Amino acid sequence: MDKRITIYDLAKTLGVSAGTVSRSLNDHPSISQKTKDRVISKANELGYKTNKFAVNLSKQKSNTIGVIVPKLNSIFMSTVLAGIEKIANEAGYNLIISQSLESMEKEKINAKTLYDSGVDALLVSLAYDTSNFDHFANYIKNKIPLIFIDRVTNLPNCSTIIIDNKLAGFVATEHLIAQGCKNLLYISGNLKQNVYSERLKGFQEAVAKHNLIFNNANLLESDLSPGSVKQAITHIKDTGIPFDGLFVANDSFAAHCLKELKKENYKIPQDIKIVGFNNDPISDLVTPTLSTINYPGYEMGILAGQSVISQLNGSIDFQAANSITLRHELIIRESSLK
Amino acid sequence: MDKRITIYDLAKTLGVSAGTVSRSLNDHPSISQKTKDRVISKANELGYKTNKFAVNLSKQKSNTIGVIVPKLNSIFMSTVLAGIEKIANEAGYNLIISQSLESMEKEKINAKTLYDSGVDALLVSLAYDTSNFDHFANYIKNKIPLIFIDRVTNLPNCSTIIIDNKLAGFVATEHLIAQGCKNLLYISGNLKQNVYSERLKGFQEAVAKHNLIFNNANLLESDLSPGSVKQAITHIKDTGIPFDGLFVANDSFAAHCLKELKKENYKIPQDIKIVGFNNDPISDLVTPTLSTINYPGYEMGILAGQSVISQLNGSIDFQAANSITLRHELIIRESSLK
DNA sequence: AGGTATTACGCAACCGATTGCATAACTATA
DNA sequence: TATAGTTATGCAATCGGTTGCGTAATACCT
Repeated sequence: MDKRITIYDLAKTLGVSAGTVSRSLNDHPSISQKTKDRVISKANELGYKTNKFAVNLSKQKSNTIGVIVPKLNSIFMSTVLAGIEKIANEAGYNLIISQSLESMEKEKINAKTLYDSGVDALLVSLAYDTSNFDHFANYIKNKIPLIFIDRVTNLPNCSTIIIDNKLAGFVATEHLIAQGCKNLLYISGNLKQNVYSERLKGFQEAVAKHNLIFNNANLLESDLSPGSVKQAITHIKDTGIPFDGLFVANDSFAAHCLKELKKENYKIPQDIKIVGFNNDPISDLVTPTLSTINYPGYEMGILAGQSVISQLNGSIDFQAANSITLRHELIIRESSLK
Repeated sequence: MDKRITIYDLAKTLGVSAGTVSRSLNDHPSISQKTKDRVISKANELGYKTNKFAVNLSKQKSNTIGVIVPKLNSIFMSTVLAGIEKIANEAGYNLIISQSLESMEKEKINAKTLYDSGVDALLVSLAYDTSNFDHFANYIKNKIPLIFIDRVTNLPNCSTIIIDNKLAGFVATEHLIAQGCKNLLYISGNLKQNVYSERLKGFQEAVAKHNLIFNNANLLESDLSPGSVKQAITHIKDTGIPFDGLFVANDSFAAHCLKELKKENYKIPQDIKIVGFNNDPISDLVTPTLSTINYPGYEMGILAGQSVISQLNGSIDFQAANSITLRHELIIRESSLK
């Protein structure tokens, strides 16, 4: 077969040293143009391919960015990933993607694996139950850029890419109030996560601002899985409070609730108005269409990608790791109209 | 800071050779248990981490599997990926994922990049317009396992993981006919792709079997993007054929059509019955709920993963690369009921 | 032409493992 | 105890580049 040819083969053929070949191929300034041209054309002629393994070893870097997401099969996450991949790819980096499946344990293992395999940077969206962050210590200690996306935590020198969940929650809630809702329910995900707890804060602020009541019954913490819809419906029906406005932490769950409520003969939006979150494609296809908060997943991915790349290129001071907050947007559709 | 310690450090500390350390760490049979224990415990004590770069170079393999998908942000693809990731991760492999964005050019570049970065195997779901397969030649020549998923082609020694699209198309169509439809329209994706052309074959067979008419007007080739919905509606309204049954190549597009047809005052399913494809979460949330073909994305991912791993482990003969066909399933919902 | 500054290149160490082959150490057998 | 047979280890080459340092070769200047 055709054994891979190396810089040594080239060097021998051309009668120069391997160092010269290497420098020529990397366009090093201390090599004459003439020599570079000779080397490069011979390299093409012989079909030379650089061996990444050797480069990695000698440079101690992999041109690879690690990513840990809770689940790949979520429309939001895969959209974020699409953005990240685009930027990384354009910058010549490969993406190693792994999923924590919402488990801190698996997140830990993945973080370790990626660290061991020598990623140059790590992007993370935290698992559902991550409460400890020691598994990122190695990255920080070794100054490997570490960036959190959406589901974040505050670690020294780590960037975060988020939206203003509190404000979004506030806006969504105030919209419901403006449409005449008096008895609001926030159906939340795990409140240990910043995204959901922040939205709750916004929800509470809006409720307080308009002198509505907020107590335990106005909040339902759920795992947002389809299986939990019944529980939500039960809450709505049996709490005794005449709920007329729902703010649901994601569109998918909101759509399920919508469907179930219709089955229970609630009229949407007449009886109960609903605002979801994410602007999932689904939100525009259900009947009635679902009001929601547009959550710029793709842009988040793009920004996350750009942020890593610039940190890797040194164009951003690593110490000055910053936090980027993207703009969200309330999309008003049928499910919340008076 | 703490510089990484190497097998040489261990060797010096223990008074043995680097080779012995290496073999001990890898549980090589020719090392005594006593020595192994000493080495391993010292390694733990000093916090030894194996340097993957060096291992890769010396073994010329990366413990990494490359994946090229058309788009990350598709519910189907990300579900497949979730399955692949699970298996790969369990087997100790990392996944480098890249997207072709439905462009053969980018697919080519990605294939090359992944090849250069030394992936041990490649999983591919082809781009929309891929018509040439030279970019996979290197893999085949060098016996790097190459597996196609869903959107496949027939290359020597390459496995494929698919469903029986022709049969699925047949079943879906026959269902519509059984519900009384006489004038059927198949709204297809790019017919150069196996998935869509096979479904067309099934569609045609069913139509023929039941002595219905099939001509150009019964087929609409579309790019299935939301922007093309109007074109589909126009086709339905203006062709002069009183279409009463639609077989649509994916649920998302089907849902859009459904919505638009309702706007045009078609009654679904009374006037027109619809069957989609994929069992996208959306299909159960639209009104009326959408009949569809369940497409086992996660299982495809799992199988693809298992297939690669066993090829890499040599537990499957590389030459005997096989083609796996998964079972699909017709899910009957409201949109197609008499 | 002689001296100095540049430029272009070669040398060889280094990155951190893996592994075929040789051999020392130890066991078992006669 | 000498000898053959195992078993456990060391040696050193190898994987394929990168890079600091030294110097030969060429250019520039007076």
